[in-house]
Amino acid sequence: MADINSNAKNGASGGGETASGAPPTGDGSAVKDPIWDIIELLFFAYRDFVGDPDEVLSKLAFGRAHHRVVHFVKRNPGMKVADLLDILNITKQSLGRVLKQLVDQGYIVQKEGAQDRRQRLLYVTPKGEALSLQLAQLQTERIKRAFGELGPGAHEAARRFLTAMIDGDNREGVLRQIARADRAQSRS
Amino acid sequence: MADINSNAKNGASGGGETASGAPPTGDGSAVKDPIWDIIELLFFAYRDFVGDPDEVLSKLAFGRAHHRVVHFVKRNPGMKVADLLDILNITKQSLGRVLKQLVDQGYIVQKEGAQDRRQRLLYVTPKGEALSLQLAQLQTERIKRAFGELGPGAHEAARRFLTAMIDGDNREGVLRQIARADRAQSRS
DNA sequence: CTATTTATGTCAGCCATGTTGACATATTTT
DNA sequence: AAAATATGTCAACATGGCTGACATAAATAG
Repeated sequence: MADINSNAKNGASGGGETASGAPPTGDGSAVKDPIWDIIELLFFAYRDFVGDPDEVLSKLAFGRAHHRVVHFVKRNPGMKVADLLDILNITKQSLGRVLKQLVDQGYIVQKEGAQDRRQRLLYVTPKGEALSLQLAQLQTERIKRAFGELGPGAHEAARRFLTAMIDGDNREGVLRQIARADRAQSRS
Repeated sequence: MADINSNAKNGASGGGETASGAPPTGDGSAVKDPIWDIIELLFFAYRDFVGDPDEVLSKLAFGRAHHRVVHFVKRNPGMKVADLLDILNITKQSLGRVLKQLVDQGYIVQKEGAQDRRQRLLYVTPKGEALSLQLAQLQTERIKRAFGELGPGAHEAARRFLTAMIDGDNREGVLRQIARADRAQSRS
């Protein structure tokens, strides 16, 4: 919500480019002045970041959707299909398409739930884990390079920034998921 | 619940890196240990970030592709079509589809180049500028909220982190584009 | 025990946005 | 005059979202 859109209604009015009829804040910046640099840096940084795995994926005739599935299953072994849908925020039909390929080609297996036999719990196979790690390492190289260029504390600063950028609603769940996955990894 | 089965180790499957056979670094972390937290936080943060404008866009029957075009034309008034293609990294056919709609509906105009009359230089109309600003402000709210939760220096830290995450090749060009656009904005 | 709900899967079709390839037009450069 | 450049367009196809309808098995409620 937060429909703070008073600015956008000047469609017929302001002939020129004088976009800043914004109230001053004392420090010279308007309340609603867009933070252009972060908006654009995020765009370019994320584009490069998600592009790293593309070459490997395309050799397998996979796309980014396959990457996301393998990634989260590797991180959350034994997760329910419904949980994966929640994380990815897509429909079961969309998931089904890529999941079927990953299962057919031996990257992921589904096991009947022990207590609830309707569930098809998801696990990566060794092959799936290897792929997941290979892709994660490509992205990790970029992150490590970045942290290397910045001073110490860069990791912590990045973590805090990114966490603060997540919706308040999701934030707790995301952090819980990461913590749980980290524990699972260390036990494997 | 969720017995978090300890998962398969790395199989003989090819291509991948061996799961945990990484050389030690002395600080306990392996050279190739994936930096899971940043990888996942970037995914969730970026998803929320680009999702902010969706509601506004869908009311206009526009998508994220339209957003990107209006954004960069607003930021770089008078840019050549070829420059926009370079920034977006898409083909002219993909651009053509959304650009045509934006021109037809009065968000963008194209003017013949003065020196080179083959060029169709791109400008936002007042309507286009209003839309661009409205969308940028939605994203800015999120960024400001994040910076408000973090201490002072958060903006600078985020800028440095995101810049370092960009390909070395692109980085200079991106920074130049941002600086040029900032100058153009302040002149308007 | 029967009825309902839940977890998952599947078919069919549509949409947004990316791709390649071929070709057209106007204009500038050689 | 010929070649290169900037842009646009048509056609076909790929990926990965979506909705709606329906199917099955298992758990749960009455």
